[in-house]
Amino acid sequence: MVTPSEAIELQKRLSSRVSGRWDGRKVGMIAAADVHFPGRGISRAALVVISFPGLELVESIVRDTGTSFPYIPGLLSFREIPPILEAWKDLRTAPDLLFCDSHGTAHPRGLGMASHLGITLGLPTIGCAKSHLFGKYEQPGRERGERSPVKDRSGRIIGSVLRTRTGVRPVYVSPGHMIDMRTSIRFVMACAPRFRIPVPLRMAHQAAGSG
DNA sequence: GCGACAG
DNA sequence: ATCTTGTCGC
Repeated sequence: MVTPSEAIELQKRLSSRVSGRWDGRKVGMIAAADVHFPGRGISRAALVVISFPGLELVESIVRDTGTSFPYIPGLLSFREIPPILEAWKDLRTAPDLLFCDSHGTAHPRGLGMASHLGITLGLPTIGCAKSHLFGKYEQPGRERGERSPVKDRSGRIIGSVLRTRTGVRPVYVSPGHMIDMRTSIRFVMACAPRFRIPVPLRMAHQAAGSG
């Protein structure tokens, strides 16, 4: 069993492997992962693949496994990645990009779940969380598309608070792996033409049994 | 020592 | 995340 302190050390080592470079690939398929907890130690992982830019559902996988790690702020990936990898085994479509319901580089050690999963799968990932975890920022303007940077203690930009819908709470976007901030924001906006949460994540959340 | 704290 | 339906508001 991995202990919290061991998990933290692993994050410090893995964070050096995170890439902020987008390779310019053509994106036709976007995946999203989400995990739901029905109860009594059960983790229900959902993976969906959506076409891009059409945003039509292409594939959906749901898989139950036992919960093996508790929720500890900053260590979310150790709780949710195992069940996601189980579901990943059944996925037939090869996505070009993966969205995570979590932060990426906007994390105490620069390795939020989106970054950790990106390194594990060797795939570009984007973190799109519903609330704040780490970093300092000012509230963005109220119009759709307005955003403000999230900075670490040294002033380095590690994420963006983005308004995907006018007058609605913003989402917290940060690059996971193999992608930069600007490209991450572009995909989040392109995937959220109507709702606050990007379509891939909304569908994954729904598939996991929450919506 | 005192808050903050993805899902 | 989870316990949980209708309801107030734009």
